[in-house]
Amino acid sequence: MRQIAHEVGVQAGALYRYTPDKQTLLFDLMRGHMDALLAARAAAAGGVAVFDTPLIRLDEFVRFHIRFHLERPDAVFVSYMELRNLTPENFAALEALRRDYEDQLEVILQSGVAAGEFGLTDTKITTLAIIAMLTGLTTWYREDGRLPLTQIERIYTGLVRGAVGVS
Amino acid sequence: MRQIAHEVGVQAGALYRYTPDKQTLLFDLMRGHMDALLAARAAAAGGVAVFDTPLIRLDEFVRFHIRFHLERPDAVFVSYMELRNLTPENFAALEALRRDYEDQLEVILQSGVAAGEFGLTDTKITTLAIIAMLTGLTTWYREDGRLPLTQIERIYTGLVRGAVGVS
DNA sequence: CATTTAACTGAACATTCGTTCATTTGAAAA
DNA sequence: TTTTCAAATGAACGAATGTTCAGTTAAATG
Repeated sequence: MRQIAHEVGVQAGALYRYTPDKQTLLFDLMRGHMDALLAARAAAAGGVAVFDTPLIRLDEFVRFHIRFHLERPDAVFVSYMELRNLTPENFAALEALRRDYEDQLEVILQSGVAAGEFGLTDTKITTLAIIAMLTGLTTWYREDGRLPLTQIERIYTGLVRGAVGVS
Repeated sequence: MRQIAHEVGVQAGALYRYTPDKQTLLFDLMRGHMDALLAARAAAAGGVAVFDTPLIRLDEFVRFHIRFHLERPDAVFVSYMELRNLTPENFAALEALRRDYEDQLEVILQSGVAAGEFGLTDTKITTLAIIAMLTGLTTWYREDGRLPLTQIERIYTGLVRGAVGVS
């Protein structure tokens, strides 16, 4: 708390005018991140996506996930590393939001399977595997790295297409 | 330290007969995990693997990674969540070991590409993506879950085959 | 038996932690 | 100008932290 206060240019005690305690501060931060994720996702998928093919929607999801996560590395880092420091209730609340997000990918996979365009065994596991693969990007991506972001997006969409057995 | 001592049935001070400090204890734990990973990998890949096709070696790597990580969830958890609490030197040492491991997968991918059996754009990124996908399994796998481990292994080998563009 | 030696205790240390609160500050309202 | 009031201070609290160490215990050694 003293460290946070210092970066904000204030004494530690002053923080308690804005949060009842440290746990709430952490939870609000993480829930804010998930809310932003779901809101951005809704905005991105809200347009004409319903009429697009499963493959187009899948590609769009991959690009969205990559962009969103790479744009806020700090929030992503906290949201993954501090999960264990949440109270059981707060953890459950966040897990529910995370599941909402995962479900959006799974729906795409299911529609792809239903349309006979994807060839995969299990939509639930494939969903989790894809998200883990995509989020892993945040641990090594550097802005001045070997490849530009557009190229990385192309590679990952290719990996995901292969994983879902697009024919 | 007091918590660790309690679980071992000893006073906190007694731990310092076995470790010079907390940082060293953490590092030894994590390095021990990586040493075990590399040793187990060497044992698994040491046999006839050299004569096998890239695809067979890839499948074997996937099964190995899954098995090894699911058998020691605590060590995996610590090794991923406590990286940020290592000194820069200790962190660098562990990163080197991790890279050794990653390289073993990348070699498989390279040989698959060279043999014309895999169709992928970038072996380095594909390596990291696959490992992130596989390791993500440890965050949700439960022994009494919906699917048996052998089935999960089959699904993941399928996902990886698709990702590397096996034809 | 006596002696050595290693393991462990338990208290203490200096910090650091999250949090509280009487007091001060300074701008807005009267 | 005086009053009001929210924002922030800074000191203090109790508890927890990693670590040290003189002293106790008990097994191994002579």
